[in-house]
Amino acid sequence: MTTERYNAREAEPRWQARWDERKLFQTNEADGRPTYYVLEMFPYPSGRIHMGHVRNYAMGDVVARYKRAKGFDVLHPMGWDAFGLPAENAAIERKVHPKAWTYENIATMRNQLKSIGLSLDWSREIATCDPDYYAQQQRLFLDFLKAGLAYRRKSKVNWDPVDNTVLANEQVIDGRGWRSGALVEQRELTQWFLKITAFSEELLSALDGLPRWPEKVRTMQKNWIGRSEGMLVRWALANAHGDGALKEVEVYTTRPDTLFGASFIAVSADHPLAAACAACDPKLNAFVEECRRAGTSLAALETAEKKGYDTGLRASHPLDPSWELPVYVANFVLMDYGTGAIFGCPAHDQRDYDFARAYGLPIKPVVAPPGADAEALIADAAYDGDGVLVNSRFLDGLDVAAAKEEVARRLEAATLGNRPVGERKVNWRLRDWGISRQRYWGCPIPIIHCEACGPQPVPDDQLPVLLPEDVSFDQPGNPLDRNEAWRNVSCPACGGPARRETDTMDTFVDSSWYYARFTAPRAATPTERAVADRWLPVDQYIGGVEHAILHLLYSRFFTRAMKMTGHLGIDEPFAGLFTQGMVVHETYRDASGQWVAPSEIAISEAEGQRRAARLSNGDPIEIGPIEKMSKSKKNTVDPNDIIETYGADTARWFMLSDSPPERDVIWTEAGVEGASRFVQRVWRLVNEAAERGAPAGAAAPEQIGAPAEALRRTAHGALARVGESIERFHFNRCVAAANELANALGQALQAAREPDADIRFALREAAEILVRMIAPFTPHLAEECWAALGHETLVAEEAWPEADPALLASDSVTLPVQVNGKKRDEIVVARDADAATIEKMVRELDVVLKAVGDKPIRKVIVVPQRIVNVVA
RNA sequence: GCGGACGUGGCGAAACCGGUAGACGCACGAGACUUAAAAUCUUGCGCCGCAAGGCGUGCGGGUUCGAGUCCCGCCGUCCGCACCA
Repeated sequence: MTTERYNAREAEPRWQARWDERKLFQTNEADGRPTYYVLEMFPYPSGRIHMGHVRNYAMGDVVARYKRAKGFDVLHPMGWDAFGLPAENAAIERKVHPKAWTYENIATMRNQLKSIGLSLDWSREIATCDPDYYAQQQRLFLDFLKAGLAYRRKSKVNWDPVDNTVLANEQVIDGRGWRSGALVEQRELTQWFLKITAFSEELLSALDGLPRWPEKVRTMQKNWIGRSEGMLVRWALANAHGDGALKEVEVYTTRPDTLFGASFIAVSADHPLAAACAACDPKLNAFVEECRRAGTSLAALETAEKKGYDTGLRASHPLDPSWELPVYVANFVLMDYGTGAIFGCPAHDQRDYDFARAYGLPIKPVVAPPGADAEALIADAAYDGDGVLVNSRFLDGLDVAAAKEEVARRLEAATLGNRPVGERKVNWRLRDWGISRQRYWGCPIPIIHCEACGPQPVPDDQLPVLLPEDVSFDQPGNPLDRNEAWRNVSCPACGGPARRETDTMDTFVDSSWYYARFTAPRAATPTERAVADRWLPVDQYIGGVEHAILHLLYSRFFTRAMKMTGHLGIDEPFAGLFTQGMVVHETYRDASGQWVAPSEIAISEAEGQRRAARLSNGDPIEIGPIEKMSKSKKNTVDPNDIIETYGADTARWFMLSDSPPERDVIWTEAGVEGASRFVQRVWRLVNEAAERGAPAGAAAPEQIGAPAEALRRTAHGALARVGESIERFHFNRCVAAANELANALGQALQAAREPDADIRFALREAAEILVRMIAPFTPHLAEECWAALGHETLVAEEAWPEADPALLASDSVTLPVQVNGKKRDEIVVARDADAATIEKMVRELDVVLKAVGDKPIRKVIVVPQRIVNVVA
């Protein structure tokens, strides 16, 4: 008998059409099944999907298909993060309208995604640039505004000179724009902000209620939110300059216990005090300017020495007014954090220590480490650990915590002017989220500016504010600014002439609530509460770690803000989060150092050495390190090519094989070949089993011999492992289990030329189990095999089979026998054999007698069903 | 500098609560089928050793009858944050 090769190219579209016809993956009204919402981070429509998408969506699809088979009502939607800069760049470079460019890309990528055979509900597809979508986003913005969660203020912003737009703090990485990589400048602009800091405390504490999030992501968010407990402490200025308006300086500290170790005050170059002093001190002015220039660059931050300038001001110590300390402007003090002013305690803070060393300031230790001499310790570095207070008058002998408490009590009681000198204060690193972007291709901020009435919300009946389509990109800047017809409107309050807000929203706003919109994608309000309540939170969210802070933090904020404004009933959007690793590939370069694509070369292996050569002319190519697939290094593989050559199932199978999903996976030609071989092998085995095994639906024979029993055990064991492994996201172990079953089935087919009834039954059963357990991974192949096994139904509609518990546990177990911790032999005993029997058996084993020699056996440890250890 | 993760054959990896280290796959070797090749099938494959046996999960110590797994101290790789007072 010969079976034709499985033709994925022919079969895959056929099964996709079948699923479509039956609307299998569309989610409808509640029908009583428990719900399960699987979501993968939706893609930016860049033009083509890449292997990272295939991996991400393959994982989500396994979960979705598995949960559906387990009886859940599954929601598994897809959409497009469709606003953003590349569309405008395309408009500038290629004279295409951003809208046309975006929707063309979406069309291409939708087809590509469909060719992967994902079990998606396409009827819920949304693109964030659809007016339907952003209209609701504008409603949300206005609701947030009403609730006090959105506001406008002038602020220093991060300006990206390449993208010509403002960036949020989170979007500046090492002083550079997260997208453009350009050095970010500081500018003053009036901006719209979302009040994420209103939820600082909650966003932090709720992280502990997310056990199904990776620890790593929670830690990153904790650090980002950056809670610290400390005090605001006011210092009187002894010899204030000028009009005397600056009579005091307020510092923030988390170490009030070290106040007696203070040796200076330092303020940021952007601090009002610095500005006031600089006004009559040109040298200080020059220093301030220097600090500002150095401010943002990465190199400057890393190598910057502690520099300062003595303002000549003197501050009196809050616990001893007769003690005066110098006030410096210093380059290492951040205006953004705390009050922009600190007191320096060199003995217990490394930065202050460095500064004191540079400027000859006193270094007085006030905390003695346990059992050590404080004086000796601070010789070369600051000590910031716990200890006992010394040199600190009334604090001496207290530990750090007690001293903090004592200082806080005293400073709260003392007054300066009419206010307390000190105040306990929780400080946050998290800043409000600036969302104004000076770009065209984004969601318009629904505000009208009126000279007389100020900024006015666009009235509900005038929503949505649609993006005008007649725009040109022939000059720099925001085309909305130049679009008079769109821009000039009348004030909704007074009817007078007014202008539209021309800034659009940060695209992270778009992705902050799409998961909620998917639950009711065509609703005339942002959400439909009843429906949203039924589906949310997302049970399993899957995406890259690169969004650990930005997108996930914004989404957590949005969920709370939407709850506050009545659109949702939950706090946390994603109950489970999985961050998958990247797809990486070797890099190749030619003799001139130019990157060469994998498709342009051939690899050969001789004497253990891999060599690469250019296909066109045989030139030697250097094999470089394995790196993330990127266009710039040309080490990409196009999913389309793979699907055309091998089929989607092969690509999916390979993406989930070998590497654990959270780790990077290395794309190799050999790996794809391996996956393809598996697909073909399953097809052959199943066809052979269909022919030689029992017919569909045949009952189990009364007598089952040992070989048939063994095959059944393997099949049921593999099935149980696959289910368990999917639940735990160990897809690579599912692949291993499937391989084992395929091996066992292959061997059984080999062994039984003319099989008896029991073997025939086991062959069919094993083949059916194999097909059904790979169905979430290679769904098309599974359908084709299922049909070959004589079924009329679709595997995609079958329930997940239950492994027979009787076949998972056997009556006898093999126990390894160790002597002094080294394995010497094995014994087979009854599963429920008692320890005494086992011990007796073991004591008589030749290997044990030999290994023990003439030493007495001191002890025999029997761990039931696991191991025996003889101690001599 | 701070925080986190990781380190197992030639390679990707597995090993659930401390209980047979290396499942499964890739690569490679031998054989069968074939005029030949591909495909497929059988078989071998941690290291040293003819073997018996010994050694082996980055390194050094410890706890334990027993450690890849737990504890202490190093080394290395990757990631995140980075003057946050």
